[in-house]
Amino acid sequence: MTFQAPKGTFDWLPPRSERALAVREAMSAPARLAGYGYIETPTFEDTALFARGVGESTDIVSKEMYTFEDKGGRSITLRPEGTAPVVRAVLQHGLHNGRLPVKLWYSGNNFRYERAQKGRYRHFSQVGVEALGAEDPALDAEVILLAVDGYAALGLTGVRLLLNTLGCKECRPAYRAALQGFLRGLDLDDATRQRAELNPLRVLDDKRPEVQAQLAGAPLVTDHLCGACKAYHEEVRALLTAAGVSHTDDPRLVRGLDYYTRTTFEFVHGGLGSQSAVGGGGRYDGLSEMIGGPALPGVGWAIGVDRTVLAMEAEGLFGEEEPPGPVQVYGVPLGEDARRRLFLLLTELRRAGVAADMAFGGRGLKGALKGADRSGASYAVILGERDLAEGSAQVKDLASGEQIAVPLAEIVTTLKERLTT
RNA sequence: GUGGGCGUAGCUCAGUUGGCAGAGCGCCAGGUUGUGGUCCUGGAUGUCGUGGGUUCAAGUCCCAUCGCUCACCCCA
Repeated sequence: MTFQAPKGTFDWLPPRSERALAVREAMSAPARLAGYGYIETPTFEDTALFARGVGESTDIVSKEMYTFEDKGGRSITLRPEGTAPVVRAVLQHGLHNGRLPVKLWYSGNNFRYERAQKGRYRHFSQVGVEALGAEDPALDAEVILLAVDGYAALGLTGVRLLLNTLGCKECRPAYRAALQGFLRGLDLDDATRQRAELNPLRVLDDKRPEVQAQLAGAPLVTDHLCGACKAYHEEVRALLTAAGVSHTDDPRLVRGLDYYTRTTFEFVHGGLGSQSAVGGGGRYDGLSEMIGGPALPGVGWAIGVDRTVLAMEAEGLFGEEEPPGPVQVYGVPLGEDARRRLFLLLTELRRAGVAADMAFGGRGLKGALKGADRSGASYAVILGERDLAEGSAQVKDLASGEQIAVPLAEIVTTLKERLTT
Protein backbone atom coordinates (compact mmCIF):
# COMPACT_ATOMS: atom_id res chain seq x y z
CA MET A 1 0.00 0.00 0.00
CA THR A 2 1.46 3.32 -0.99
CA PHE A 3 -0.95 5.75 0.65
CA GLN A 4 -3.22 5.69 3.62
CA ALA A 5 -5.72 8.12 5.07
CA PRO A 6 -3.95 10.90 7.03
CA LYS A 7 -3.30 10.37 10.71
CA GLY A 8 -6.43 10.62 12.79
CA THR A 9 -8.81 10.21 9.86
CA PHE A 10 -10.73 7.24 8.55
CA ASP A 11 -12.89 6.18 5.64
CA TRP A 12 -16.55 5.30 5.76
CA LEU A 13 -16.90 2.18 3.62
CA PRO A 14 -19.96 0.27 2.53
CA PRO A 15 -21.95 -1.28 3.97
CA ARG A 16 -21.22 0.48 7.28
CA SER A 17 -21.31 3.88 5.57
CA GLU A 18 -25.08 3.47 5.25
CA ARG A 19 -25.22 4.02 8.99
CA ALA A 20 -23.71 7.47 8.68
CA LEU A 21 -26.26 8.36 6.04
CA ALA A 22 -29.06 7.10 8.25
CA VAL A 23 -27.86 9.26 11.14
CA ARG A 24 -27.65 12.40 9.02
CA GLU A 25 -31.11 11.77 7.67
CA ALA A 26 -32.73 11.01 11.03
CA MET A 27 -31.07 13.83 12.94
CA SER A 28 -32.00 16.47 10.37
CA ALA A 29 -35.57 15.32 9.76
CA PRO A 30 -37.08 16.85 12.94
CA ALA A 31 -35.48 20.21 12.13
CA ARG A 32 -36.95 20.21 8.65
CA LEU A 33 -40.35 19.53 10.20
CA ALA A 34 -39.90 22.53 12.48
CA GLY A 35 -39.20 25.08 9.77
CA TYR A 36 -35.42 24.95 9.68
CA GLY A 37 -33.86 25.64 6.28
CA TYR A 38 -30.76 23.94 4.95
CA ILE A 39 -27.55 25.94 4.94
CA GLU A 40 -24.21 24.95 3.45
CA THR A 41 -21.16 27.02 4.21
CA PRO A 42 -17.58 26.68 2.92
CA THR A 43 -15.36 24.01 4.37
CA PHE A 44 -12.81 26.72 5.10
CA GLU A 45 -13.13 30.24 6.43
CA ASP A 46 -11.07 33.25 7.28
CA THR A 47 -8.96 32.20 10.26
CA ALA A 48 -10.05 35.26 12.21
CA LEU A 49 -13.67 34.03 12.24
CA PHE A 50 -12.69 31.17 14.49
CA ALA A 51 -9.84 32.89 16.27
CA ARG A 52 -11.97 35.81 17.42
CA GLY A 53 -14.80 33.62 18.56
CA VAL A 54 -12.52 31.40 20.56
CA GLY A 55 -10.42 34.16 22.08
CA GLU A 56 -7.32 33.74 24.19
CA SER A 57 -8.82 31.64 26.92
CA THR A 58 -7.63 28.32 25.49
CA ASP A 59 -4.86 27.11 23.22
CA ILE A 60 -7.36 25.99 20.61
CA VAL A 61 -6.25 28.61 18.14
CA SER A 62 -2.56 27.89 18.35
CA LYS A 63 -2.73 24.12 18.65
CA GLU A 64 -5.93 22.63 17.36
CA MET A 65 -6.91 24.37 14.15
CA TYR A 66 -5.91 23.42 10.63
CA THR A 67 -4.62 26.81 9.60
CA PHE A 68 -2.65 27.64 6.47
CA GLU A 69 -1.92 30.50 4.14
CA ASP A 70 -3.47 30.34 0.69
CA LYS A 71 -1.78 31.49 -2.51
CA GLY A 72 -3.19 34.96 -2.02
CA GLY A 73 -1.57 35.33 1.38
CA ARG A 74 -4.86 34.95 3.27
CA SER A 75 -4.91 32.99 6.50
CA ILE A 76 -7.41 30.18 6.05
CA THR A 77 -8.69 27.65 8.58
CA LEU A 78 -10.51 24.42 7.91
CA ARG A 79 -13.86 24.61 9.65
CA PRO A 80 -13.45 23.23 13.19
CA GLU A 81 -17.11 23.69 14.10
CA GLY A 82 -20.36 24.70 12.48
CA THR A 83 -21.81 27.54 14.50
CA ALA A 84 -19.45 30.41 13.71
CA PRO A 85 -19.72 29.90 9.93
CA VAL A 86 -23.51 29.85 10.17
CA VAL A 87 -23.58 33.08 12.19
CA ARG A 88 -21.12 34.61 9.73
CA ALA A 89 -23.38 33.69 6.81
CA VAL A 90 -26.46 35.04 8.57
CA LEU A 91 -24.72 38.35 9.21
CA GLN A 92 -23.16 38.56 5.75
CA HIS A 93 -26.48 38.04 3.97
CA GLY A 94 -28.55 39.97 6.45
CA LEU A 95 -30.84 37.04 7.18
CA HIS A 96 -31.39 38.50 10.64
CA ASN A 97 -33.08 41.53 9.07
CA GLY A 98 -35.96 39.35 7.98
CA ARG A 99 -38.33 37.09 9.80
CA LEU A 100 -37.03 36.00 13.19
CA PRO A 101 -35.88 33.65 14.42
CA VAL A 102 -33.70 32.55 11.54
CA LYS A 103 -33.76 28.77 11.68
CA LEU A 104 -31.09 26.77 9.91
CA TRP A 105 -29.72 23.24 9.85
CA TYR A 106 -26.53 21.95 8.36
CA SER A 107 -24.56 18.80 7.81
CA GLY A 108 -20.88 18.77 7.12
CA ASN A 109 -17.33 17.84 7.95
CA ASN A 110 -15.18 19.50 10.56
CA PHE A 111 -11.46 19.43 11.22
CA ARG A 112 -9.55 19.60 14.46
CA TYR A 113 -5.89 18.85 15.01
CA GLU A 114 -6.21 16.56 18.02
CA ARG A 115 -4.79 13.28 19.18
CA ALA A 116 -7.27 10.65 18.04
CA GLN A 117 -9.07 8.29 20.38
CA LYS A 118 -12.34 6.43 20.32
CA GLY A 119 -15.01 8.75 18.94
CA ARG A 120 -12.55 11.57 18.33
CA TYR A 121 -10.85 12.07 15.00
CA ARG A 122 -9.15 14.87 13.14
CA HIS A 123 -11.86 14.79 10.52
CA PHE A 124 -15.40 14.26 11.66
CA SER A 125 -18.94 14.85 10.60
CA GLN A 126 -21.69 16.77 12.32
CA VAL A 127 -25.32 17.62 11.84
CA GLY A 128 -26.39 20.83 13.52
CA VAL A 129 -29.19 23.33 13.97
CA GLU A 130 -29.05 27.01 14.84
CA ALA A 131 -31.89 29.39 15.68
CA LEU A 132 -30.95 33.06 15.72
CA GLY A 133 -32.66 36.29 16.60
CA ALA A 134 -34.85 35.27 19.50
CA GLU A 135 -34.24 34.92 23.20
CA ASP A 136 -37.09 32.73 24.29
CA PRO A 137 -36.95 29.68 26.53
CA ALA A 138 -39.37 27.96 24.18
CA LEU A 139 -36.77 28.20 21.43
CA ASP A 140 -34.13 26.60 23.65
CA ALA A 141 -36.60 23.85 24.46
CA GLU A 142 -37.53 23.42 20.79
CA VAL A 143 -33.93 23.02 19.77
CA ILE A 144 -33.33 20.41 22.45
CA LEU A 145 -36.46 18.54 21.42
CA LEU A 146 -35.27 18.35 17.83
CA ALA A 147 -32.24 16.39 18.95
CA VAL A 148 -34.21 14.28 21.41
CA ASP A 149 -36.64 13.30 18.66
CA GLY A 150 -33.81 12.58 16.26
CA TYR A 151 -32.11 10.20 18.67
CA ALA A 152 -35.45 8.56 19.40
CA ALA A 153 -36.13 8.07 15.68
CA LEU A 154 -32.83 6.23 15.44
CA GLY A 155 -33.97 3.91 18.19
CA LEU A 156 -31.39 5.07 20.70
CA THR A 157 -32.48 4.54 24.29
CA GLY A 158 -29.22 5.17 26.13
CA VAL A 159 -28.82 8.86 25.38
CA ARG A 160 -28.98 11.06 28.46
CA LEU A 161 -29.59 14.78 28.38
CA LEU A 162 -27.41 16.81 30.73
CA LEU A 163 -28.68 20.32 31.30
CA ASN A 164 -27.20 23.41 32.85
CA THR A 165 -27.21 27.17 32.58
CA LEU A 166 -24.17 29.40 32.48
CA GLY A 167 -25.85 32.65 33.46
CA CYS A 168 -25.52 35.84 31.47
CA LYS A 169 -23.21 38.83 31.36
CA GLU A 170 -24.98 40.20 34.42
CA CYS A 171 -24.46 37.28 36.77
CA ARG A 172 -21.62 35.24 35.28
CA PRO A 173 -18.75 37.58 36.24
CA ALA A 174 -19.61 37.30 39.93
CA TYR A 175 -19.79 33.53 39.71
CA ARG A 176 -16.56 33.38 37.81
CA ALA A 177 -14.85 35.44 40.49
CA ALA A 178 -16.27 33.24 43.25
CA LEU A 179 -15.09 30.11 41.50
CA GLN A 180 -11.68 31.61 40.92
CA GLY A 181 -11.42 32.46 44.58
CA PHE A 182 -12.21 28.89 45.46
CA LEU A 183 -9.78 27.41 42.95
CA ARG A 184 -6.93 29.59 44.20
CA GLY A 185 -7.19 27.85 47.53
CA LEU A 186 -6.66 24.40 46.05
CA ASP A 187 -3.51 22.38 45.57
CA LEU A 188 -3.24 22.30 41.77
CA ASP A 189 -0.45 21.84 39.25
CA ASP A 190 0.86 24.88 37.40
CA ALA A 191 -1.05 24.24 34.18
CA THR A 192 -4.34 23.86 36.00
CA ARG A 193 -3.61 26.89 38.16
CA GLN A 194 -3.13 28.87 34.97
CA ARG A 195 -6.42 27.61 33.58
CA ALA A 196 -8.15 28.62 36.76
CA GLU A 197 -7.17 32.19 35.96
CA LEU A 198 -8.00 32.15 32.24
CA ASN A 199 -10.88 29.72 32.07
CA PRO A 200 -12.01 28.73 35.55
CA LEU A 201 -15.24 27.01 34.51
CA ARG A 202 -13.29 24.45 32.55
CA VAL A 203 -11.47 23.27 35.64
CA LEU A 204 -14.76 21.86 36.84
CA ASP A 205 -14.72 19.03 34.31
CA ASP A 206 -11.14 17.93 34.89
CA LYS A 207 -11.30 14.14 35.12
CA ARG A 208 -8.28 13.56 37.31
CA PRO A 209 -9.35 12.09 40.65
CA GLU A 210 -6.95 14.27 42.64
CA VAL A 211 -8.56 17.34 41.07
CA GLN A 212 -12.14 16.12 41.35
CA ALA A 213 -11.66 15.33 45.03
CA GLN A 214 -10.83 18.95 45.71
CA LEU A 215 -13.80 20.25 43.72
CA ALA A 216 -16.41 18.78 46.03
CA GLY A 217 -17.21 22.11 47.65
CA ALA A 218 -16.80 24.30 44.58
CA PRO A 219 -19.36 27.08 44.14
CA LEU A 220 -22.00 26.20 41.57
CA VAL A 221 -23.29 28.50 38.86
CA THR A 222 -26.85 27.64 39.76
CA ASP A 223 -26.35 29.30 43.13
CA HIS A 224 -25.17 32.54 41.52
CA LEU A 225 -27.83 33.18 38.88
CA CYS A 226 -29.60 36.49 38.54
CA GLY A 227 -33.37 36.50 38.72
CA ALA A 228 -33.85 36.64 34.96
CA CYS A 229 -31.49 33.72 34.31
CA LYS A 230 -33.11 31.69 37.05
CA ALA A 231 -36.57 32.25 35.62
CA TYR A 232 -35.37 31.54 32.09
CA HIS A 233 -33.80 28.27 33.12
CA GLU A 234 -36.86 27.19 35.07
CA GLU A 235 -39.02 27.84 32.02
CA VAL A 236 -36.76 25.76 29.77
CA ARG A 237 -36.90 22.92 32.25
CA ALA A 238 -40.65 23.16 32.61
CA LEU A 239 -41.17 23.08 28.85
CA LEU A 240 -38.93 20.04 28.49
CA THR A 241 -40.69 18.24 31.29
CA ALA A 242 -44.08 19.03 29.79
CA ALA A 243 -42.86 17.56 26.50
CA GLY A 244 -41.92 14.38 28.30
CA VAL A 245 -38.17 14.92 28.04
CA SER A 246 -36.28 13.72 31.06
CA HIS A 247 -33.00 15.38 31.83
CA THR A 248 -30.28 15.45 34.42
CA ASP A 249 -29.31 18.76 35.96
CA ASP A 250 -25.54 18.97 35.88
CA PRO A 251 -24.24 22.18 37.46
CA ARG A 252 -20.70 21.16 36.45
CA LEU A 253 -21.53 21.09 32.75
CA VAL A 254 -19.65 24.01 31.20
CA ARG A 255 -18.47 25.62 28.01
CA GLY A 256 -15.10 27.25 28.00
CA LEU A 257 -15.82 30.28 25.87
CA ASP A 258 -17.24 33.61 26.92
CA TYR A 259 -19.89 33.91 24.26
CA TYR A 260 -21.91 31.05 25.73
CA THR A 261 -24.79 32.14 27.92
CA ARG A 262 -27.63 30.56 29.79
CA THR A 263 -28.83 27.20 28.47
CA THR A 264 -26.10 24.61 27.97
CA PHE A 265 -26.67 20.93 27.33
CA GLU A 266 -24.99 17.75 26.27
CA PHE A 267 -26.25 14.40 25.10
CA VAL A 268 -24.10 11.65 26.53
CA HIS A 269 -23.97 7.93 25.92
CA GLY A 270 -22.22 5.16 27.80
CA GLY A 271 -21.11 3.12 24.82
CA LEU A 272 -18.50 5.45 23.42
CA GLY A 273 -15.51 5.20 25.67
CA SER A 274 -14.04 8.32 27.14
CA GLN A 275 -15.57 10.76 24.67
CA SER A 276 -19.07 10.26 25.93
CA ALA A 277 -20.85 13.20 24.30
CA VAL A 278 -22.83 12.30 21.19
CA GLY A 279 -24.02 15.87 20.83
CA GLY A 280 -24.07 19.18 22.58
CA GLY A 281 -25.08 22.75 22.34
CA GLY A 282 -26.52 25.75 24.02
CA ARG A 283 -27.19 29.42 23.84
CA TYR A 284 -24.50 31.72 22.49
CA ASP A 285 -25.89 35.22 22.78
CA GLY A 286 -22.43 36.78 22.66
CA LEU A 287 -21.06 35.19 19.50
CA SER A 288 -22.43 37.59 16.93
CA GLU A 289 -20.90 40.61 18.61
CA MET A 290 -17.65 38.79 19.09
CA ILE A 291 -17.28 38.38 15.33
CA GLY A 292 -18.22 41.96 14.61
CA GLY A 293 -21.99 41.72 14.24
CA PRO A 294 -24.87 43.29 16.10
CA ALA A 295 -26.33 41.80 19.25
CA LEU A 296 -27.98 38.65 17.98
CA PRO A 297 -28.98 35.89 20.36
CA GLY A 298 -28.74 32.33 19.19
CA VAL A 299 -29.19 28.77 20.32
CA GLY A 300 -28.27 25.52 18.65
CA TRP A 301 -26.52 22.20 18.79
CA ALA A 302 -24.29 19.93 16.81
CA ILE A 303 -24.38 16.18 17.01
CA GLY A 304 -21.46 13.97 16.06
CA VAL A 305 -22.42 11.63 13.26
CA ASP A 306 -19.54 9.26 13.91
CA ARG A 307 -20.21 9.11 17.63
CA THR A 308 -23.91 8.59 17.11
CA VAL A 309 -23.16 5.62 14.88
CA LEU A 310 -20.87 4.26 17.61
CA ALA A 311 -23.64 4.70 20.17
CA MET A 312 -26.10 2.87 17.95
CA GLU A 313 -23.65 0.05 17.42
CA ALA A 314 -23.12 -0.16 21.16
CA GLU A 315 -26.86 -0.59 21.55
CA GLY A 316 -26.93 -3.26 18.88
CA LEU A 317 -29.34 -1.30 16.73
CA PHE A 318 -27.97 -2.64 13.47
CA GLY A 319 -28.56 -6.22 12.44
CA GLU A 320 -26.77 -8.21 9.81
CA GLU A 321 -24.95 -5.92 7.46
CA GLU A 322 -26.62 -5.62 4.11
CA PRO A 323 -24.55 -6.02 1.00
CA PRO A 324 -23.29 -2.70 -0.34
CA GLY A 325 -25.75 -1.12 -2.72
CA PRO A 326 -28.49 -3.70 -2.24
CA VAL A 327 -30.42 -4.50 -5.39
CA GLN A 328 -33.67 -6.26 -6.14
CA VAL A 329 -32.85 -7.78 -9.51
CA TYR A 330 -29.61 -9.24 -10.83
CA GLY A 331 -28.94 -9.86 -14.50
CA VAL A 332 -27.12 -12.97 -15.69
CA PRO A 333 -26.02 -12.77 -19.34
CA LEU A 334 -24.81 -15.72 -21.39
CA GLY A 335 -22.98 -14.64 -24.49
CA GLU A 336 -22.30 -11.32 -26.16
CA ASP A 337 -25.65 -10.71 -27.83
CA ALA A 338 -27.49 -11.56 -24.65
CA ARG A 339 -25.24 -9.28 -22.66
CA ARG A 340 -26.09 -6.30 -24.89
CA ARG A 341 -29.81 -6.99 -24.65
CA LEU A 342 -29.65 -7.53 -20.90
CA PHE A 343 -27.79 -4.28 -20.44
CA LEU A 344 -30.72 -2.46 -22.06
CA LEU A 345 -33.17 -4.40 -19.94
CA LEU A 346 -31.38 -3.36 -16.77
CA THR A 347 -31.50 0.24 -17.86
CA GLU A 348 -35.25 -0.06 -18.37
CA LEU A 349 -35.63 -1.62 -14.95
CA ARG A 350 -33.67 1.13 -13.24
CA ARG A 351 -35.62 3.82 -15.03
CA ALA A 352 -38.75 2.11 -13.78
CA GLY A 353 -37.43 2.41 -10.24
CA VAL A 354 -36.17 -1.14 -9.75
CA ALA A 355 -32.74 -1.49 -8.17
CA ALA A 356 -30.79 -3.71 -10.51
CA ASP A 357 -27.27 -4.94 -11.08
CA MET A 358 -25.73 -7.53 -13.37
CA ALA A 359 -22.73 -9.80 -13.73
CA PHE A 360 -19.82 -8.02 -15.33
CA GLY A 361 -16.54 -9.30 -16.57
CA GLY A 362 -17.72 -12.30 -18.58
CA ARG A 363 -18.23 -14.68 -15.71
CA GLY A 364 -19.72 -18.08 -16.40
CA LEU A 365 -23.31 -18.92 -15.58
CA LYS A 366 -22.32 -20.45 -12.28
CA GLY A 367 -20.21 -17.53 -11.22
CA ALA A 368 -22.84 -15.04 -12.35
CA LEU A 369 -25.54 -16.78 -10.32
CA LYS A 370 -23.24 -16.78 -7.36
CA GLY A 371 -22.97 -13.05 -7.88
CA ALA A 372 -26.75 -12.87 -7.97
CA ASP A 373 -26.87 -14.66 -4.66
CA ARG A 374 -24.30 -12.38 -3.03
CA SER A 375 -26.05 -9.28 -4.29
CA GLY A 376 -29.05 -9.92 -2.12
CA ALA A 377 -31.39 -9.62 -5.10
CA SER A 378 -34.76 -11.31 -4.96
CA TYR A 379 -34.80 -12.19 -8.64
CA ALA A 380 -32.27 -13.11 -11.27
CA VAL A 381 -32.94 -12.47 -14.93
CA ILE A 382 -31.06 -15.01 -17.00
CA LEU A 383 -30.68 -14.31 -20.67
CA GLY A 384 -28.87 -16.64 -23.05
CA GLU A 385 -28.80 -17.19 -26.80
CA ARG A 386 -31.61 -19.73 -26.56
CA ASP A 387 -33.88 -17.34 -24.66
CA LEU A 388 -32.97 -14.52 -26.98
CA ALA A 389 -34.05 -16.61 -29.96
CA GLU A 390 -37.41 -17.16 -28.26
CA GLY A 391 -37.75 -13.48 -27.34
CA SER A 392 -37.92 -14.22 -23.64
CA ALA A 393 -35.74 -14.36 -20.54
CA GLN A 394 -35.69 -16.63 -17.53
CA VAL A 395 -36.90 -14.94 -14.36
CA LYS A 396 -35.67 -16.86 -11.37
CA ASP A 397 -36.94 -16.43 -7.84
CA LEU A 398 -33.70 -16.71 -5.90
CA ALA A 399 -35.36 -17.66 -2.65
CA SER A 400 -37.46 -20.55 -3.95
CA GLY A 401 -35.41 -21.46 -7.01
CA GLU A 402 -38.50 -21.33 -9.21
CA GLN A 403 -37.88 -20.13 -12.71
CA ILE A 404 -40.22 -19.09 -15.49
CA ALA A 405 -39.77 -17.78 -19.02
CA VAL A 406 -41.09 -14.24 -19.45
CA PRO A 407 -41.31 -12.42 -22.80
CA LEU A 408 -38.70 -9.66 -22.95
CA ALA A 409 -41.36 -7.00 -23.45
CA GLU A 410 -43.07 -7.97 -20.20
CA ILE A 411 -40.04 -8.31 -17.95
CA VAL A 412 -40.21 -4.86 -16.41
CA THR A 413 -43.92 -4.99 -15.57
CA THR A 414 -43.69 -8.58 -14.36
CA LEU A 415 -40.82 -7.82 -12.00
CA LYS A 416 -42.34 -4.59 -10.75
CA GLU A 417 -45.52 -6.44 -9.95
CA ARG A 418 -43.75 -9.27 -8.17
CA LEU A 419 -41.53 -6.94 -6.16
CA THR A 420 -44.40 -4.87 -4.83
CA THR A 421 -46.47 -7.79 -3.60
C1' G B 1 2.10 17.27 24.57
C1' U B 2 2.03 12.45 28.12
C1' G B 3 1.34 7.15 29.03
C1' G B 4 -0.33 1.81 27.99
C1' G B 5 -1.35 -1.93 24.17
C1' C B 6 -0.68 -3.44 19.02
C1' G B 7 1.50 -3.73 13.58
C1' U B 8 2.19 -11.16 9.71
C1' A B 9 -2.67 -12.59 3.15
C1' G B 10 -8.59 -8.55 1.46
C1' C B 11 -10.50 -9.64 6.97
C1' U B 12 -9.71 -12.11 11.97
C1' C B 13 -5.44 -14.02 13.76
C1' A B 14 -1.51 -18.31 14.87
C1' G B 15 3.73 -18.63 14.30
C1' U B 16 7.63 -22.95 19.69
C1' U B 17 14.63 -22.21 22.66
C1' G B 18 16.17 -17.57 16.19
C1' G B 19 16.07 -22.65 11.39
C1' C B 20 11.65 -23.53 4.28
C1' A B 21 5.66 -17.77 6.10
C1' G B 22 0.67 -20.55 8.08
C1' A B 23 -4.87 -21.33 9.46
C1' G B 24 -9.96 -19.88 9.24
C1' C B 25 -13.11 -16.68 6.65
C1' G B 26 -13.45 -14.14 2.04
C1' C B 27 -12.13 -14.11 -3.27
C1' C B 28 -11.41 -16.90 -8.10
C1' A B 29 -11.90 -21.54 -10.77
C1' G B 30 -13.43 -26.66 -11.33
C1' G B 31 -16.82 -30.73 -9.81
C1' U B 32 -22.57 -29.67 -14.07
C1' U B 33 -20.25 -27.78 -22.63
C1' G B 34 -27.38 -23.22 -19.32
C1' U B 35 -28.49 -22.70 -12.99
C1' G B 36 -26.80 -19.80 -7.01
C1' G B 37 -26.93 -21.04 -1.53
C1' U B 38 -24.77 -26.63 1.28
C1' C B 39 -20.72 -29.87 0.05
C1' C B 40 -15.93 -31.52 -2.28
C1' U B 41 -11.33 -30.24 -4.95
C1' G B 42 -7.89 -26.79 -6.64
C1' G B 43 -5.82 -21.73 -7.14
C1' A B 44 -4.21 -16.57 -6.43
C1' U B 45 -2.76 -12.78 -2.98
C1' G B 46 2.66 -11.22 1.74
C1' U B 47 8.66 -5.65 1.03
C1' C B 48 6.03 -10.21 8.21
C1' G B 49 4.67 -1.47 8.90
C1' U B 50 9.64 0.90 7.53
C1' G B 51 15.04 1.56 8.20
C1' G B 52 19.31 -0.02 10.63
C1' G B 53 21.96 -3.58 13.99
C1' U B 54 23.37 -8.63 16.18
C1' U B 55 23.78 -13.64 13.89
C1' C B 56 25.86 -18.90 9.60
C1' A B 57 20.54 -17.79 9.86
C1' A B 58 15.65 -12.70 12.18
C1' G B 59 8.39 -12.59 11.61
C1' U B 60 11.04 -13.96 16.30
C1' C B 61 16.51 -10.52 19.63
C1' C B 62 18.30 -5.00 19.93
C1' C B 63 17.84 0.33 18.32
C1' A B 64 15.30 3.97 15.66
C1' U B 65 11.14 5.50 13.02
C1' C B 66 6.09 5.51 11.03
C1' G B 67 1.23 3.98 11.78
C1' C B 68 -3.03 1.93 14.47
C1' U B 69 -5.52 1.77 19.12
C1' C B 70 -7.09 3.14 24.15
C1' A B 71 -6.66 6.61 28.08
C1' C B 72 -4.78 11.43 30.18
C1' C B 73 -4.25 16.68 28.88
C1' C B 74 -7.43 19.50 25.78
C1' C B 75 -12.32 19.76 23.79
C1' A B 76 -15.24 25.66 19.92
